[in-house]
Amino acid sequence: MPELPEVETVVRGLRLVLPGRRITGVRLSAKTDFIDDPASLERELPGTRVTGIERFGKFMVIGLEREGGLEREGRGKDDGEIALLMHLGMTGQIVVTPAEAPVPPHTHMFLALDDGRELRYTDIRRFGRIRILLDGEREALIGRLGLDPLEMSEGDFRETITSRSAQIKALLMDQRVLRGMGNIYTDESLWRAKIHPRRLGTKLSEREVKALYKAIHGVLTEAIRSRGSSVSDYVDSDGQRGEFQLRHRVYQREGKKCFRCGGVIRRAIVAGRSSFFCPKCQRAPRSKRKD
DNA sequence: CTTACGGCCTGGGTGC
DNA sequence: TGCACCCAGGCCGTAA
Repeated sequence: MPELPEVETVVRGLRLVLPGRRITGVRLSAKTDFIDDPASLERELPGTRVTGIERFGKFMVIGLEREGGLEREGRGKDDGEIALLMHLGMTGQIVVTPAEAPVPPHTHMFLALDDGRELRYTDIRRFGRIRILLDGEREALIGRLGLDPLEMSEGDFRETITSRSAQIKALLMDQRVLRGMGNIYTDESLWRAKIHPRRLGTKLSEREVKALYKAIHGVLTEAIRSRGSSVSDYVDSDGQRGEFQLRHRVYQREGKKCFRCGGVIRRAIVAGRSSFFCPKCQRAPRSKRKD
């Protein structure tokens, strides 16, 4: 479910309610195989106060400070700052709700807050990730990620893309190249830029790269404005669905008419993922198979 | 280093 | 109704 616009929407929702709140308790379900070191959550989180929430691609980082941060001895560098890293995977949901509200199935983490509410993490498939970040680990994480698609310059984008020989679809979804793009927004951006998903990064023309840069920026900002795409089960931190799925031009439109040229949208596996495109206005590269 | 691919996990939809 | 099969917005580890 969640790509950059969905995660941004969740983060904005959390920023309205979490900063200043204190975590008073932690409860985990029996299935914590997707959590790195579950015991560290129970050890580190209680008693901390939320300082802010940041997003890096599809990762959320909740900043936390420990009250009277000097209490822990023998840790010279410890200034009381830690962070909670969360990734929603395919089916993760974060909701802040009254503690007495009914608990949906597959809810695996409950953070009790000092205002009587709970931050809950629900994830059917458990492809998400949760872990504590200590000093330096946050920089290490960011260092492994590529450019932020909304902050990169056109020059940086061109340099990054045209120096790679992989298929453009794979490049856009590779979090070490760009951070935040997933299957939906990649297909939508490629359609806008009239570029076939199987084209190779090195073979894109100057004007195609420029069109793609603009397409990505447009798709992502519009999707954020619509509070993300709810294709199946995405909801924001208030449990609300997004609306950008109403504006999809190719995603899940196999067999329907292209909004631009009237061609028939096709579906094919590219870079291991289901990919939607218009074979008429997104010309396939030669060689390989044609479509 | 880069690129390609299978696997992880559960549920919903489809076709027989 | 039951059941096998395919599909799903993510990432990671492995192999070439």
